[in-house]
Amino acid sequence: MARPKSEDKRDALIAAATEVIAAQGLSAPTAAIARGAGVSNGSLFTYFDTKADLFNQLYLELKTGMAAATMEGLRAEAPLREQFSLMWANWMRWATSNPDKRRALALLDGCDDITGQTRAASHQAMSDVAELVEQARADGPMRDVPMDFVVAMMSSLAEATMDFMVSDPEHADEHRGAGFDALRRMLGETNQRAAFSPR
Amino acid sequence: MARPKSEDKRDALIAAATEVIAAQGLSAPTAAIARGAGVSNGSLFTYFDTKADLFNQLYLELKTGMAAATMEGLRAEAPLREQFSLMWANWMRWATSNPDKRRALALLDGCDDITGQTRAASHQAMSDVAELVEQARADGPMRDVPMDFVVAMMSSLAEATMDFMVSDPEHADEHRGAGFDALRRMLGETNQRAAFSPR
Amino acid sequence: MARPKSEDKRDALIAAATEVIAAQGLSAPTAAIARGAGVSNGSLFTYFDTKADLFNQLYLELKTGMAAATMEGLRAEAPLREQFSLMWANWMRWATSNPDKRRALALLDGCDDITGQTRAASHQAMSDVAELVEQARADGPMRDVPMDFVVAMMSSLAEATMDFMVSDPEHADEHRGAGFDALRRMLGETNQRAAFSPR
Amino acid sequence: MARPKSEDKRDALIAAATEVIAAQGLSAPTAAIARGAGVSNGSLFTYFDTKADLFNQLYLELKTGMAAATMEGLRAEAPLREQFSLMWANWMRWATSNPDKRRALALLDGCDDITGQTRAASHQAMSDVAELVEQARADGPMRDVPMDFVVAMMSSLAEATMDFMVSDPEHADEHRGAGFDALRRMLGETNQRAAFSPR
DNA sequence: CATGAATGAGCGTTCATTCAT
DNA sequence: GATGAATGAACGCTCATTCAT
Repeated sequence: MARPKSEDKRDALIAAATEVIAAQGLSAPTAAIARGAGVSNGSLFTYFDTKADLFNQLYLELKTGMAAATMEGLRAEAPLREQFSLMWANWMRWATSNPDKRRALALLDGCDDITGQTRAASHQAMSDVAELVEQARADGPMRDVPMDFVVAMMSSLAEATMDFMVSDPEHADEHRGAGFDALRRMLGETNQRAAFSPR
Repeated sequence: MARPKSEDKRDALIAAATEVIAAQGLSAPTAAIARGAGVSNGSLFTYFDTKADLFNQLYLELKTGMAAATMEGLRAEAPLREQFSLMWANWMRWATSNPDKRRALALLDGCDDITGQTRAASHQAMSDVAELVEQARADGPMRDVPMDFVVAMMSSLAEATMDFMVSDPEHADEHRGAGFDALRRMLGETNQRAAFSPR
Repeated sequence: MARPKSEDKRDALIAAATEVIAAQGLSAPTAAIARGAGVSNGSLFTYFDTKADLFNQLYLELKTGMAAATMEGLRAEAPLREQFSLMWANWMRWATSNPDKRRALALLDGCDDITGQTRAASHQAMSDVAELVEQARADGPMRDVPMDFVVAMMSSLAEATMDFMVSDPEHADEHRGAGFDALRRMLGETNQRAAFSPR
Repeated sequence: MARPKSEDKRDALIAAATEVIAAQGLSAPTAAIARGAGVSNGSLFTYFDTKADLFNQLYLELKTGMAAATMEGLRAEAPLREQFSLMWANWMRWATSNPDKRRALALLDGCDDITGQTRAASHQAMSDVAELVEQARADGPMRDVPMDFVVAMMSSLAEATMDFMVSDPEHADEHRGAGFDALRRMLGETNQRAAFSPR
């Protein structure tokens, strides 16, 4: 059971779960997910012990995927400002390109089935992002605010920005920029200023 | 006119729904809500046509209550900065004093049963808050960002702040302050600075 | 309770029951019937102890009304053949003019709630009709068949005829005639022949 | 292919439905039917999508079975009169031997859940019977009456006859005969007479 | 007596999970 | 391991009937 026969089937189930949950909500029947994956309803339970188990694995996978997409292409040597900006762009792109994943993730986030353990692991997945934020707020006005709180605020601004980018795609770029500027202001513009006037 | 529909009973149902939903989620049985209100399961449906109807009415009531609590005691003549600060304090107090209402509201917000109409009405309920924000960002850096977006960002920061105040009550005051400062910075500190150095 | 206050209300309930049952079947809510009568749902039960009681009274009333309409204008002195023919015409007219009553009656007929007593009384209501048939079959081939059976057969032919008159109104007259002729043939044409060639 | 859907179980459900409906009417709980078939209530819905679906399939099956029983042992080469007489005997035997089926069929017939499609198919099932009637009325007095009407009349006489055979079993044979004679008279005795006096 | 809110048993259907094949 | 039939608890909602007003 540690390594079920077909990794493919597991992935198909995860993918189908994303779609179906995005479309029908968390109360979507497991049978619908199985069908979406081209698998019998019984088989779902050889890959996931429980619907809740599926939810937890899916949650973690989506969050990890999001984090990875967000950090994609970041070079540690690049100036902080550049890294930060790229991170935001990546994040927004992930959100707009993967509306199903985003919706499923949001639904799962507000769901009692998600274990503390899973939440902790998902937290872990965001550690690179957190580290970047850590640097960004380093000696700004939020220097004494708990990192988790800072990350939570940033995430919440990100979500709000995504919502507007999605609901008003004509001005998606402007919204992305407005969200980013708001974030920078919130964190304190020290690093930005530094970036602007190096010397 | 026979036994009239009792406002008390309706209120009891609304209150019970808040509690039960906070505790068990949106899939809580209507029978549990009725029991919580000390009423037969059938009676619930003389006050609400449908579970979804109950959800909509509850959502609106919670949101309206939240908005009212948030604006309580604000004097229009007072300096903007003072009003803004009091609003934030009110809001946070409502959230920490009414965790059930907050959780129920959050769950309902992500629920397909909530009508567009209901959402529109709930939007309306927040109009006073929005107006205050309108003034606060007036000639700051967000002056060209759509109001809805500004409000959404503020709300998202508020939610994040509430989460930390609740989960770490020892430092609730500091979190509240940190959230408020972050908000001010995001909106641009023009008005604050003005308030500080009137000279 | 023997004489409820308003005979009008009772009649309104009976009329509404006919309509509603014709439209929705026997499972129609009593509340719908009350509403149709412009009366509160509770009031229905001051006029009828029970839904089954309403059904019984309605059944009897419909059957009695049908029988009366069927015998309307028959002169006992008129030739049997003429009476018989008029009866048939009356019966068919009643059916085509009162489709709701007919449908309600049919539904009630196949319903377990109708008491043996009620059925006996309704039988009684048809006694005039039965008597006419009694004469018609007097010395024909059915002279030894139990009257009830003869009446039942006639009624069943009548129902079949009504069905076709209603479903194919363009040829209603022909269907009525065909049904009548079939009935006469079944009963034996002695009396008719006698009527035709008296001498 | 996993446990295949068992024909036995389906048949048990159909049989149980017949019994239960005959006993309790169409409002019989699906759970009662399932119990009668020795099956869980949920299982009923793997064999029938809906209570209405069960009703439709049952209706068709009963009607088809009745038609088959009615035509059983008829030899097309035999004289019409003999065929006709055997058909009637078969039909009456089916009715008296299967009172539950008959009652269930009657209830279903007056039920809105039965589709037009189902009715059409059930019509089809009676086509052999209809054909026989077609010949019987061929050049008699009903030669110009629509076949459906003729069949409907015959069926209605059959039902009346069955009622009396069942309710007065002591004279079942006489009733059967009386019904048959009535039918022959209705159709016109030409063919019979021809059969009697071939010369 | 009229009204309509209150009651609670009851029903059709769904669905996570199990297990025979 | 894969399949999908089997299971039965659970749920939203209805409705005949009662009873407070």
